[in-house]
Amino acid sequence: MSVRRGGSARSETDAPEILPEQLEVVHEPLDAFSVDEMQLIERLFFAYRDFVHEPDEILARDRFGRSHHRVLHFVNRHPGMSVAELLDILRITKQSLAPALRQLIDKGYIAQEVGKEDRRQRLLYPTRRGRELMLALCEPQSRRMTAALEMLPDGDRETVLKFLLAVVSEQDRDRVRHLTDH
Amino acid sequence: MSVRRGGSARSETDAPEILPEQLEVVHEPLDAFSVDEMQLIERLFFAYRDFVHEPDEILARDRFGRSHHRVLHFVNRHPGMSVAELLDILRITKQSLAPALRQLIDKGYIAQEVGKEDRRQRLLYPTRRGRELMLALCEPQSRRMTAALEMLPDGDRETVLKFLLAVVSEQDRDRVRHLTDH
DNA sequence: TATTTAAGTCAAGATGGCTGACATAAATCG
DNA sequence: CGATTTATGTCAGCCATCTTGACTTAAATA
Repeated sequence: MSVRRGGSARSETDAPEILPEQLEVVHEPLDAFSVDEMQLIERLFFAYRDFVHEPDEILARDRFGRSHHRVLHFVNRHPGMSVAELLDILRITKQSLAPALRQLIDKGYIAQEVGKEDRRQRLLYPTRRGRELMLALCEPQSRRMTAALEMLPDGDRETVLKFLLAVVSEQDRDRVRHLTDH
Repeated sequence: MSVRRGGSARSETDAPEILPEQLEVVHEPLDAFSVDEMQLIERLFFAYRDFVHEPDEILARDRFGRSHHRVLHFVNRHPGMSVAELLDILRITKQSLAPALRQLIDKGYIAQEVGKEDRRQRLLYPTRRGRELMLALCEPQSRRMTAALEMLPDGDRETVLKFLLAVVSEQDRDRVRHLTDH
């Protein structure tokens, strides 16, 4: 029943043999896990997708992407961060960070200062321009959150905050709580 | 106070002139928006980051990425979807979808059937193998959600579901509600 | 002085998006 | 019927973001 159409063909037998039984077509929708959990999984996916959409559009004006957003966000929230600390929060390699950081610095959104105690460190600060862009990026997300909370009864803010923190892996939870508390 | 170190230099004066005032370094942390909203924004970021981490590791075993995950997810949840419907949900172009879909088909995780009413359509179904992978990918996410809910009082599940739906853009909300309901 | 650490860079590769152009087969319109 | 539109698939080229590995510089430290 499998079909192929269009241009040229490709190898169908690449990898280790698969039992024919495994290739049987399944017509039933998945409902192994409880509907509750599935709903949560999918709604988190869609919520996050829309949550980052407006910032993405603003960033595109400077030909920036989500990587620039993350850097700008944490540098604004924690001015004076060292590069190592930033890498640790973002969980990327310094080679991945380099292009985004370079561009943010070259375009005047972020500035570096030599560390006072440790002169090897390059402490990261937003410029006024960087702070303004941060505010512009936060505005739609903040508006979205406010609107979402307004659709719920009072006191539910605390529930949502606790839930999101509980979704974070246990070993990161204290760290995230601390980062998002002040 | 700006510093550069390492290899070669680069152009610093690319784009339209920037007022010197805009380049002033800001040392104060951002606190323009309410702490509440900021907390929600950041916790959603960290929650999502950890939420996708375990599936990513499982997918890497087949050299698959998050794009494969999304395809596999929706095909499993809505077997018999046309390619056009899938593109619409994922909000990507067919050229972007093509490689992931091709690999999933070639490796026997997804099968296509010719549409009965419209024979141009290629309806997408998981194979048994594809269903099994989907279950493996859902397991850690489902576990994470269950654990998160267990840390909250009864009845908060509904609150969280409503909140996540409210974060979705208004024009998509009915669609998402419908997609995540059954 | 020798080693380690913080940061920056270069190179090569994988992935996952994009646009534009074109091919094929089936449906539909006139 | 023939012409057009639609659903799908492909190719080519581009760009962004991430990876690993190797190397440099400057500063701290043993």
